[in-house]
Amino acid sequence: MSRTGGEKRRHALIEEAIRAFGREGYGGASLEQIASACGIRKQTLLYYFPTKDALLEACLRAAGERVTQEISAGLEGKETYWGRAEAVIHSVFRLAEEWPEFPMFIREASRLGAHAFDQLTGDLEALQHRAVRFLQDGMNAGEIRKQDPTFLLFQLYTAVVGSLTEASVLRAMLGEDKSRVSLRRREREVVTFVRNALLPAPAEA
Amino acid sequence: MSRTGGEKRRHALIEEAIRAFGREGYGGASLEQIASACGIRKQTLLYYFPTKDALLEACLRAAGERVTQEISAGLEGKETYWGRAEAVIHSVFRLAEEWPEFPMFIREASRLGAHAFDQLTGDLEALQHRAVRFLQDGMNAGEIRKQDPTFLLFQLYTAVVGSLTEASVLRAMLGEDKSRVSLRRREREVVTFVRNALLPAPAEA
DNA sequence: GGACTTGTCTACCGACCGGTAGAGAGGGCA
DNA sequence: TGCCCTCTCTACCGGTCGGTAGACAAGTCC
Repeated sequence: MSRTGGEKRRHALIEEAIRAFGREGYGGASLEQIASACGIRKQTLLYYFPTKDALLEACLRAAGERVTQEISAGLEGKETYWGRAEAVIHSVFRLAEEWPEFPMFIREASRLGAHAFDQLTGDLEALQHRAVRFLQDGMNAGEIRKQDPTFLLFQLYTAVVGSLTEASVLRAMLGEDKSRVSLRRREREVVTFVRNALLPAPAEA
Repeated sequence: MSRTGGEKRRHALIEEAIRAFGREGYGGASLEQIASACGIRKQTLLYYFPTKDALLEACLRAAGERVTQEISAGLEGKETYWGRAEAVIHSVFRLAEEWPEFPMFIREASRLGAHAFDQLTGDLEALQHRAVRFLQDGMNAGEIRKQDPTFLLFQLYTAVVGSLTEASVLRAMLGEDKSRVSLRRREREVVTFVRNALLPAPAEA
C-alpha cells in the first residue's frame, strides 16, 4: 500500500460525505452509502473516522478551508469596491457549479446549530471581518448606501446561498432547470440585485 | 367521545408535526415524538394519518393555507406599493414570532424537493402571480427599479426566509439571540434592505 | 340489547443505522 | 524469517424507526 493512499482516501471520503450530507442531510445520509460511493465498506470508513460526528467535523473543517481559499483567490487583484463584491459572488457560484451539493452542505451546517457552524467559520471569520470593514469603508467613502454593515453582509449571504440552494422555489417560480446556462443567468441576477442593494440612494449620495 | 374531538386532535398533530419537521427535519423527526408531544401514542397518530408521508402532506397543505391566509389578511386595506410590500414582510414575521418553527418547515419542504413543495404552493400560486404582477406594474409606473420581476420576488423570498431561518449564521455574525427584540430589529433591517432593492435608481427615476 | 363506529392502546415485525470485535492480507523493516 | 503496522473485511450488537395486527373501551343507532 502506498504511503499517501490513506490520505487520498480520506479526502475522497470527505468530498463524498459533503455531497451526501448536502443532499440528504446529516441524519439522512448513511455511512454505508458514503463508503460504498467510494468503493469501500462502512467499517473501513469507520477506520478513518471513528464516528459519524468525527466525519462531520472533518467535512466542516475542509469546507471552511475550501471556501476561504476560493474567495481569497477570487479577490486577487480586484481593487474597486464593486469589483471585489462581484468577485466574491463569482467565486461562490463557480464553486457551486463544480460542486453542486456544496451550498446545501453549508446550509445543513447552519441547520445543525452553533456547534457545527462554528467549526465551519474558523478560518472564515477573518474573511467576514474583512468584508464588514470593506462595507463600512465603502459607506464612509460614499460608494455604498449607508446601513448596518454586518446585517448587510448577512443579507448578501442569504441572497447568494438562497439562490444556490432554494432549487424547488426557483423551479416553482421560474421553471428553472439545473443547467449551467440557468446557473449563469442566476448569477447575473444576483449580481444585479446586490448592486442595487449596495448603490447609494440619490438623496444620500 | 365528542364528534369534533377527532378533528381537533388532527389539527394539534399537524401543528406539532410542523414544529418537529421544522426543528429536526422530516427524516429526523419521529412519529413517537410527535405523538407523545400531543399526549398520545404513535399508533394513535397512525390512526389519523396512515403513513408518515400522509402526515407530511397534511402539514404542507395546512402550512400553505395558513401562510396564504396570513398574507392575504395582512394586505387588507394596503394600497400603496410600498405599503403592500411591507405588509407581506410584516405578516410573515408575525407568523414566525407566533410559530418559530414555521419558516424552518417551509425551508425543509423546499429541501424535500419538487413533490413536497408543489403541495405547499397550491393556494400560494395565485398570490405569487399577484406579486409578480404587482412588481411589474410598479416598474411600469416608475415606482420600482426595473429588473426581472419573478427573480426579484425570489430574492425577496430568500431575504425574508433567510433572515428567519439562518439563526446560526446570524449568531456567528451578529451575536443575535432568539428574543422578540432581536426579531423586531431583524424585521426592520429586512424592510430597509428590501426598500433599497425596490427603489428606482437615480438615473432611471 | 346488540351491531357498528370511533378512538386508544399493547405487542410485535422487519429494516436500517451507528458502532464494536476481531480476523486476515500485505508491505516495510530489523 | 519474523514482527509490526496499515488497511480492509465479515459478523454481529443494541437501538430506533415506520408500520401492522389485534384487543379493548365508549358511545351511537336500530
